[in-house]
Amino acid sequence: MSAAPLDPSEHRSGALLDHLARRMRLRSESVLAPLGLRPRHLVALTVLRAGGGISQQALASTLEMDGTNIVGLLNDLEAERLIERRRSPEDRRRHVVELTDDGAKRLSEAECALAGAENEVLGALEPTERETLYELLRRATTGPISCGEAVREETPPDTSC
Amino acid sequence: MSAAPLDPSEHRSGALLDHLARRMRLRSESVLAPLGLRPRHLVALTVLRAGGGISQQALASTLEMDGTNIVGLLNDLEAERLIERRRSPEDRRRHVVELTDDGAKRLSEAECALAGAENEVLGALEPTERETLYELLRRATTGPISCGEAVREETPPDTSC
DNA sequence: TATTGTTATACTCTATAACTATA
DNA sequence: TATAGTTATAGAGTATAACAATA
Repeated sequence: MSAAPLDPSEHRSGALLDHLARRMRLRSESVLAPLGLRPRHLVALTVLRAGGGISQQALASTLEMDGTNIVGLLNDLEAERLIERRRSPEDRRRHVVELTDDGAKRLSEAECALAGAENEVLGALEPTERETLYELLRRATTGPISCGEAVREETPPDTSC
Repeated sequence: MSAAPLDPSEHRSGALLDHLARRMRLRSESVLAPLGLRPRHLVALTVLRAGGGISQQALASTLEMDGTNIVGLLNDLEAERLIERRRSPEDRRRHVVELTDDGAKRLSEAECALAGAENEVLGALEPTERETLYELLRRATTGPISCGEAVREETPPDTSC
């Protein structure tokens, strides 16, 4: 009755990633609400901590979000002094976005508060496995795609299967 | 300049998971569209392949989606004969949901078509690392939470940090 | 003219409430 | 009365188009 494919090259992580991310996000929402944050805010703060001082468009490219929605997202964070927008002296059209000290502090508090939610969602994994997962996710998200500036390439017609 | 926490117990995978899942989903959408599927459909089909013959409510619990949205989701899949709804003889209120042969076939085709998207998103990882990631995701999503029937517990006030 | 950021708006996804049928 | 599924509908999330400032 094993209908699942056994060849590792047939394994697709997409659906599992979607499923697990949803479960994590649902629990994160209730944990973050008292801190005045939403999961999306945490993703932005995390990216800005890893590499701040970038334009809104570069942030949009990294997060793969539409630039128009970055505006509202940063408005939220700026209203609570978690990030700062400064006009770039080199190109006055650009806003240079950076994490404030308060932002770094709030992010740490949020990560601390999320420990329980993460323990619940990743309950089936041992501590060393969770660390492995974290490392894989970190490396995957800091790859060339996520750091590119305005990549947005269309998916090539890869029918190699 | 290393502002990131170094203690592994401080590592939180939530934001990275969210970020990576989004990138995967955006690429999956364009790949799945010609097959008449959306990322959400693929998650449901994947869960049903792993363990079909369950009620809509159990499916909702596993996917952690509201039961009302499961209706439309299954309507889509049923319209294309990818799943079947049968009244349970034991409790005629229930619909027993199962993957059809066409559904299993379409799922395989979709997974095949997604190879390119996955290669792009997981480009920073080696093949063995991708297999490790797949295994971790599979085990995490088949844990006691995802298989529970109508768990839906509120997040406990875990302030152990 | 092209680009950055902004606003207004339409579209999709998700959740809440009320209904039908079964138990 | 309580539960499984359905429908209708309002709220949140996201994308598209037009505009202002700057290059």
